[in-house]
Amino acid sequence: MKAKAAPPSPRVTLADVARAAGVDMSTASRVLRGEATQRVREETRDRILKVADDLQYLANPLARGLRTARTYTIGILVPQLDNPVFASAIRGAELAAAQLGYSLLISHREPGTTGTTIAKLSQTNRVDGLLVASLDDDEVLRTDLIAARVPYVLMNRVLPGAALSVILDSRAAARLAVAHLTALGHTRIAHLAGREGGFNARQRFEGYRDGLNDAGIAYDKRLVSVAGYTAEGGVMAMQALLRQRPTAVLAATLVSAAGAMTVLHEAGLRIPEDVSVIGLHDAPVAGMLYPALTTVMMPTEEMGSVAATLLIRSLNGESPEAVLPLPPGALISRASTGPAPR
Amino acid sequence: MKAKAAPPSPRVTLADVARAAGVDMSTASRVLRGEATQRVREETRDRILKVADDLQYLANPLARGLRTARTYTIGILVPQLDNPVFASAIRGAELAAAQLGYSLLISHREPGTTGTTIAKLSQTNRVDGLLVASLDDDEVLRTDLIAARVPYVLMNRVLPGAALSVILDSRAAARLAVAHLTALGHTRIAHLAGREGGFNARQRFEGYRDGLNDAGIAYDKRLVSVAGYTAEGGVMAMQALLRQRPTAVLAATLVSAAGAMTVLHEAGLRIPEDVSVIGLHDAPVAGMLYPALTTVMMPTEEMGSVAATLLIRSLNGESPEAVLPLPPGALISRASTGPAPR
DNA sequence: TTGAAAGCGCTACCAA
DNA sequence: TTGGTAGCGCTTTCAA
Repeated sequence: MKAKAAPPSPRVTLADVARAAGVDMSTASRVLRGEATQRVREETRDRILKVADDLQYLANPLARGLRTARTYTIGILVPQLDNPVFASAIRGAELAAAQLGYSLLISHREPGTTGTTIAKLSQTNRVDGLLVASLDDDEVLRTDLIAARVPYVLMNRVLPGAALSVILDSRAAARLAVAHLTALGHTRIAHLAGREGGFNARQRFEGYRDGLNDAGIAYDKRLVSVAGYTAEGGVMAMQALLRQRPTAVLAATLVSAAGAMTVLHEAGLRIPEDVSVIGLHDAPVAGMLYPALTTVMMPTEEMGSVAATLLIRSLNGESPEAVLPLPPGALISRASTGPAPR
Repeated sequence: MKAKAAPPSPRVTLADVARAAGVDMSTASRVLRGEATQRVREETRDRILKVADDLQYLANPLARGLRTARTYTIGILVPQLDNPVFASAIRGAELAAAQLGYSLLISHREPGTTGTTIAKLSQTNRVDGLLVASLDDDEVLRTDLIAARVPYVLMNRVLPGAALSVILDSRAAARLAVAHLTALGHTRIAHLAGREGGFNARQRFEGYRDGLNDAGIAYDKRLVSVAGYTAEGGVMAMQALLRQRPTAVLAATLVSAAGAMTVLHEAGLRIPEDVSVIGLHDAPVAGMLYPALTTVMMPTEEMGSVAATLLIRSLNGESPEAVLPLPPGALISRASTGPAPR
């Protein structure tokens, strides 16, 4: 069936509208585009609008983009899709973009293909700018981004240089989590840290120490173990920590918290009677773990919307100033934390 | 800074390449496009290719699309991003599309906005066709899809009418799961069903009955409860089922399995010593539950790639025939299933 | 084998 | 207030 390959319908063009309204294309264009200074008689305007509506006219974005060299589309690049953090950042970016008349093109990059992905996004799909979300460890990013010569805003990551970025205040979040634990009487609080050397990992670690400080608890480095961002990492780190007999654990992510909980269960320790567990970031999976995990919410959706707004404003010639780290949201107290055993 | 709004770089156009190579644009176009019948002298060809490479020429997809009325881009529409099933379907679709020279535009739709989303995708972003993934319950889909007048392929859903669709054989998967349970000696097997009236839910239910049949176990409708696709649904359904004293549970999804496990824990029942639990679909979260959940893998990535291939082939004027339901993958035996208590 | 030229649908400048 | 028109960068038909 050749039919299927044909354009879906006899598209209505601007010329059709102009003809039907008895005006010139340029006039129709002015009206339909909603040009700022509407130097068009109201009567004419209405007629054109009506005709366009009747004909169900829709501008061809390809033609428009070719002419104006703008697509009014921004792209968002995330390391992985099935991660509630990024999913919600996408949601936020989409909402903000739509409000500003832009649409959002979602893309993810398989590890190791960042350069290609950026190039494809900006060249094949024609975006006016890019939102780039990142895990801690992509150093490649930098060169790829400048090579693509496309305006961008970073999410959850800072890069030396002038680029705008929007980050979460994970230091404050970690501090908050520790405060919850110390308020419950815990003093032997372990930390399952993120990837060594990573920016966010360091932030969380600092927050952990802040929290200890706040409660006048001495920092003991034997209570900290690197878990990274996987369940296996959580398992390994927790196993290593077991002999230190912590009464509470602050995990850098939900995933590592899950790994830690597995170890705790297997060691015959009760949660939270023997050991309390708290994780950073909130997502449905927190409620699916057993016992349900206490977490600190992070404003990931807001991160997306702020980043999109920043990008679009700079696309429009403004030079928005840098934004501060986004403060953590509420602490969601579920079943995994309780009073320190005595 | 106005600078940021300017086009990122002085783009190299086809005319530039042609001029530098001392040929006409049309000749350069023929070569660069890799036209089938390369009626161009080899020497000329090489020269053009070299110049294009030196200049780092990249065709402007907007101009090309305007001229050819094709974007070589297909869109994929999913109900939610942070769902491993859809995330992996996207991966599959992306791979297959890339292989066939297409790029994939990812989009998700907030509930209730399907029509708008489809319209925007096909009109604003110009896709040649759409891959539409769906939960059981979107009946709206149908009208929205035909209103958009865009070629499409359905995933995980059948719609009366001629549209192509690719589905998973969840009936076979459920049967497989039950077989695992009966082989372990279980006879009182409960089923946490999907949304009532849904296509997939019915398939899984049939598979459950098939499995019972295979083992010569009589079907007892009191052992079936509708859980839908949420953890809360799993909780409710499992609570209702408790009094029936099942020794095993087949949950329609990982999420409802998680809810069920929570209930079991709270009821003081051990998994798997007292009750075995198995879920359909495999994803990292299965390993994060406690105990780690036994699952049946589903070829979701393949679903994506098959769907993309089907769509692109029909875009190219073929009329591919319908494909059979994709058979389930392996059963992943983790810690949540064990011999029936005696 | 190569070149000339029309035109995809739109915007934006200039003239009326 | 409105219309004419050039041209964005490319493909494609036709002619040389």
